[in-house]
Amino acid sequence: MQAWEGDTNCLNCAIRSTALFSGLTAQDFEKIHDPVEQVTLKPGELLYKVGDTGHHLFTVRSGLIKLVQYLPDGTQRIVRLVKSTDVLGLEVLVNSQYEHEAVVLRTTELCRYPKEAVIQLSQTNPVLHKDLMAQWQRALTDADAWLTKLSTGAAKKRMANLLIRLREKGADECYLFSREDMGSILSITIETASRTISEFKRLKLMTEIRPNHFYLDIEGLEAIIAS
Amino acid sequence: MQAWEGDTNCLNCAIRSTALFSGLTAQDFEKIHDPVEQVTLKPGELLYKVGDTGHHLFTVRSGLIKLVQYLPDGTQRIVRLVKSTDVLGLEVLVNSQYEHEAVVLRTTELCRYPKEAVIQLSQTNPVLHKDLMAQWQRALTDADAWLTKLSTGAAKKRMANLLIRLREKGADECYLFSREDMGSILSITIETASRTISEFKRLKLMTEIRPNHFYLDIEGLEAIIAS
DNA sequence: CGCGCAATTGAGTTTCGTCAAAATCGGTGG
DNA sequence: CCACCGATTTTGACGAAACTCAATTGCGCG
Repeated sequence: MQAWEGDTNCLNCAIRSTALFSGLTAQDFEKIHDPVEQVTLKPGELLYKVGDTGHHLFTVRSGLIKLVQYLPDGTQRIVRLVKSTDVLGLEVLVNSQYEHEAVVLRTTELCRYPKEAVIQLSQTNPVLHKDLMAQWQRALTDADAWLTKLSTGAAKKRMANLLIRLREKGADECYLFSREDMGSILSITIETASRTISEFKRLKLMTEIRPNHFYLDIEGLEAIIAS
Repeated sequence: MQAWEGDTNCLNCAIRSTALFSGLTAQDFEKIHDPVEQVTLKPGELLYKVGDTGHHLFTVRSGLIKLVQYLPDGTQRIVRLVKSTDVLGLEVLVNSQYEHEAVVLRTTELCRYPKEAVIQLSQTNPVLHKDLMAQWQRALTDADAWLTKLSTGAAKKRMANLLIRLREKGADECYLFSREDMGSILSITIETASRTISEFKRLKLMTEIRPNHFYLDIEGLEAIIAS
């Protein structure tokens, strides 16, 4: 697929304190024979798809990835967005097959861990063991929020919730992606997504600073959500 | 709250092979000082609510429990149904607070495990460790299915998916619960829920055998879903 | 400049929510 | 046993929201 760089230096990783494996010692890393590798993927690239046999899980160093599932009638649904410090592909620890299609939305840097090493180490290293549970719970909490905030109520409320969720941390700004993706996150059509965005712009709930980059009126959006 | 019976005999538990803790040895059980207890709850009873500090997780021996979350505007949403052999309250292993309101839908038998014991044992017993991961993944897979099948598409499709999901294993029959609960599972109003059920009855997609007990035309329902 | 794709906008239809009224069910007490 | 009550469910009528189909605009790129 892509060029995976071997011999990654995990001990000196910049995001190590927040990443999975933060609790590993130098000795632990020595036990991993199959090395941790690193890769950068560009928008549109496919990391894995439903049913692929997976021997790896991943942590996201930077970027954004969508997890997609397909319905019997063919429509696709985005069930989660995976961003920096999130973990991807936990399911292979249990089932050995991926349950989603993972597609890159924004240029993404990933670290790839061999599944077997994670299983081994998680049994001897209590910190990793705890981290793993925390990551699993994080995904689950996220899934619940997805359901309550992005899949319930009027389209406007859902869109407002999505915008707030996409806000860059610190600033009241966000980048958007395609109407199609927004639709498949909120379970609405492209047209409704577009109309809702247009209306929000008209109401000054969001203002385009640069192409595809918006300032958000958080208070206004929250008023919509609470209404 | 209710009468928790102590000194439960886990080693001879009838559902032990499918339950969490199936991999525990007699010695493991001896390490649990705080004993495993058992309780039966009746419909409407509350097991825990959002934000409660939790020192226990639970396995369901029989029955049905709904996990509810509330939206900013006050409406409630059922995010999962927990049934026999499922685990409840995994989140306290990570966060020490429950993230849902757990309400009994049908008379339910539960086993209650002290959180600390589970954490300890999961670090020494690889089978429990694996079981825990499997349970977490199970909840996550369920959450994804909830999103794609019960929260996407037309009300009829969602209802058809719900009916099929409620089917008793083996038979093409199911019990229903209140229209209000169905609405808050599918994110539709009670009226729409009622109308959809009425229409399904008219189309013979479901037939009432006994009060609140229906035979399902699975093929017909699946045709609706795929349409 | 013009091509292709995505986004927007419009018009008409369907679905779903809202409000209100009627029907049904279960339990209680006469 | 039956009448009555409250709660739930069902049904109807109407309006609002969202979907569909179609046309137009806007934008990036060769």
